[in-house]
Amino acid sequence: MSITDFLNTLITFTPEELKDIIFHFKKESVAKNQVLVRQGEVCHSLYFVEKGMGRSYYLNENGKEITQWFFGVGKFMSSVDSFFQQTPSLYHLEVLEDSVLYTISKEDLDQLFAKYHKMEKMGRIVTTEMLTKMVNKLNAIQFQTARERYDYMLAEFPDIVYQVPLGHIASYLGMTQETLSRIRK
Amino acid sequence: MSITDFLNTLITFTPEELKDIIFHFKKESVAKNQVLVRQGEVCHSLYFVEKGMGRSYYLNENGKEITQWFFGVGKFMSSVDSFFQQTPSLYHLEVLEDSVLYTISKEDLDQLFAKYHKMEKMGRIVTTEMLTKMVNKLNAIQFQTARERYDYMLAEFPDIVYQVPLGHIASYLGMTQETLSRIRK
DNA sequence: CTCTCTTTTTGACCTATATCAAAAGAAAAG
DNA sequence: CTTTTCTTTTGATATAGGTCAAAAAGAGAG
Repeated sequence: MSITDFLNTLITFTPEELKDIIFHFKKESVAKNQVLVRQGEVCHSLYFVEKGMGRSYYLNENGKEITQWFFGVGKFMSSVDSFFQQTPSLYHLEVLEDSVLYTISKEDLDQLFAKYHKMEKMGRIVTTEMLTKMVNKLNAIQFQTARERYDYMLAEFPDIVYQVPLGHIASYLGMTQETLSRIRK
Repeated sequence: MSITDFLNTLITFTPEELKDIIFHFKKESVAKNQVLVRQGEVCHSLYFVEKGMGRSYYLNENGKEITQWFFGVGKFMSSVDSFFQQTPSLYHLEVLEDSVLYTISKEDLDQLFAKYHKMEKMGRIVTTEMLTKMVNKLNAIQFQTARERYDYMLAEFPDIVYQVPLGHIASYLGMTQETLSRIRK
């Protein structure tokens, strides 16, 4: 899904507006395993995933990678807290396979928010959606058994489940790889 | 904290704008334990808490109340998913002590969003903040021990911890009341 | 004060999932 | 192909926190 299609499905922009907005995004091809943001750095860009997928993760006290979120095709990817507050990122952001991204800087995005009321609205809607999904995950994690959490994963990220290493999914779901492996059978 | 103060700290509104915006909110006194929205109903209003506090919760399969969020003074309270998507609420919303709320309907709020770009921006900022907090809770719940989760609670809701029944907090933190009681010592 | 009702604490026992270790399977490299 | 490296599965054991039941402590109501 291209970013133009994405914007159009959310809000009705005029062709001129759309052209101006798209103009501020930079298309970028990124190779598998490339890290876009490191834990501790400020995240300066927002990425739209046209092709491929990514994830955010952090290293816990024992140095283990904990996946925090997956970003599939047609989604905005970023270290949300860091990007919007321009504070050091709690997460690494990496691409899990060869991907095509549309990138925009915080400054450019703020300019677009200020220039187009519609764009601000889009920002609000995208954030609200993300919030709703986060709440869903929270409920899954908090009160469901390991098996039920895996079912949640299948529902929320059907396209991702079978394409990433087991360990990534296990840590995302708050369980060990061994447990997930046993569940899968 | 009054809603005027709150709006002013986030965005610079002109006195006229502010007056118009406030005009759409209705001040309401609500008695302790009153339910504002029931699980399954569509949430039609957004509430700003001027005084008092509230919580959202749902009933799980065993009919046990699970607290999903606490809303303290100076926060917007609502069943977020239901309010913004106008879908049946997953949660009950109730007031935990005698409170003073400022209420606005979805239609009025949408009108304000459409009328004032600044208002739309405020909506985006408030939602982003909520999202960040949700992410924090998620991390606390997912990878911390019961004791650490309680510490998170103390940090996030210092004003609330000692004013609500233990069971509410325990379910919010994803543990039993017994466990929380043992931790508190 | 005394009684009733609600909330919190304590105790004994149990279970889902973690941990640790090693084997099996796949994928990449030579 | 053969070897090396990475990923997944399997097995044995440990533990944090759950469940159930009852005692203790608080809080209103009369």
